[in-house]
Amino acid sequence: MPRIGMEPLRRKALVEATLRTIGQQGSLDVTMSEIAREAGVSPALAHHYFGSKQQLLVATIRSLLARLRTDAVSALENVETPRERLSAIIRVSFQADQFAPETVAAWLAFYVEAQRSEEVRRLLVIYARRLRSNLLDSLERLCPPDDAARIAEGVAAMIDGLYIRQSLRSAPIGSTASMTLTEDYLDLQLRPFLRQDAPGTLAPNSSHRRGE
Amino acid sequence: MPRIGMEPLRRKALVEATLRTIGQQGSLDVTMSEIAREAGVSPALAHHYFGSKQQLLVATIRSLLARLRTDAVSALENVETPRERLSAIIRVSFQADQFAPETVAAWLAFYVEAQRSEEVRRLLVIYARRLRSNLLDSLERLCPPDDAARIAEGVAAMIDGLYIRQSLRSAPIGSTASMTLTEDYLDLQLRPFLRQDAPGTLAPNSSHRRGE
DNA sequence: TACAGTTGATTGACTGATCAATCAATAAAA
DNA sequence: TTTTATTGATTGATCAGTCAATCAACTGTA
Repeated sequence: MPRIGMEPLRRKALVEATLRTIGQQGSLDVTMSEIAREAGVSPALAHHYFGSKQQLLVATIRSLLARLRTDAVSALENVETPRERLSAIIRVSFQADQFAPETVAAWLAFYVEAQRSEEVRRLLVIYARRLRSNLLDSLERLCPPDDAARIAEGVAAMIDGLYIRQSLRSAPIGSTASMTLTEDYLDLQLRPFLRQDAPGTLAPNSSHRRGE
Repeated sequence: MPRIGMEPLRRKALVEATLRTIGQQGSLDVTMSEIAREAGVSPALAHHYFGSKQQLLVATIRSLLARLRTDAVSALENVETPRERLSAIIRVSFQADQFAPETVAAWLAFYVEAQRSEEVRRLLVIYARRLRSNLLDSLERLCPPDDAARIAEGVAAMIDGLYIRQSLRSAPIGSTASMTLTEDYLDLQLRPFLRQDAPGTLAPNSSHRRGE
């Protein structure tokens, strides 16, 4: 029962089905049939709209990146101080939907795909650069540029590392504990540059609440 | 020209060929033909010795883990103080051959495979646990158990994160800089617990040499 | 020493399954 | 009628896994 104007709907449904299928399966080894079944259409239709499997995959990564971007943008609006902006960036990374096993699995799979596909690699590099530049913007208001670069690299590595460890589900560490770890790192790195007029916060141990 | 006693040689050659092929290709999507060609034998022989592709892959992961283990053991012998042991652990993780793009790609691919294969997952969990327990052993001699656990988690995440970022070749960060970042993190986390009789080392900023 | 039989090593050729991609056909909407 | 949506059927390629056959090295043993 073909209605007109289905194209955008089908594209969206197929991309979402791809993400779901990859997440469930935990790898990019998903067939067009599986994706199409998940989307409730025939495999032929997926080809009709996307031309090839590779293009459907790329569209899916794009949508993942777009979601992350809008999350980040909305998390950063109305947040003024550099330190609060840093916390907002961290919070977005460990938001429930970003940290869900399915999403983590999909990200991981795309990292692997980046080894082979120049296009996928370019997209992921864009993500890495955006994270880095978001962190740098705020950090450079809090410390000298050299230190800002170093700290940004460290925070980014810690975020990515907590992600990959989440994928194994071995380390008993949830999103709350992950955020705390990253925040602690940031606090500790920034301590030497703290304005002296700020009160308190000079306890030797920076670990606050922990666990989840 | 079949000589007798080839089995161990062939097994070894096939495992090494698997590692090389995965590293070059950047994913586990390698065919038995490619692996066999790389090892200089026929695909049938690979099946003869390993039974299935999956078993060959598992054997390959085992060998990767074994290499890491012997590296770690030899790096830790004759190293006495807890702090030096921590540095040794970090050094092993970023050793040239462990940090080589090919090896990183293989590790990444195995993380993805762990999503699907319970056996692969178990093996990687063993690696994660071993790293964690190595770190914990030394850390608990330097600070209270709660803090040791927290710091171990952070160091492990940072190591894994620097690994995954290395795979994208986007962040211009080499093995030396990676080690420095991790060491800095450790220094900063351990500072509150430093014995007061230790001299010097009280500069506000812990970043020493940097870059690479 | 010669030689028949056994065992391990190795492969080419084949099979069966899977899957991406194509295409011609159908059906509704404009 | 033209356009858009949709699919079943099919094709061609790829691959893991199997199998029977070959070849060389050992093991008696007469």
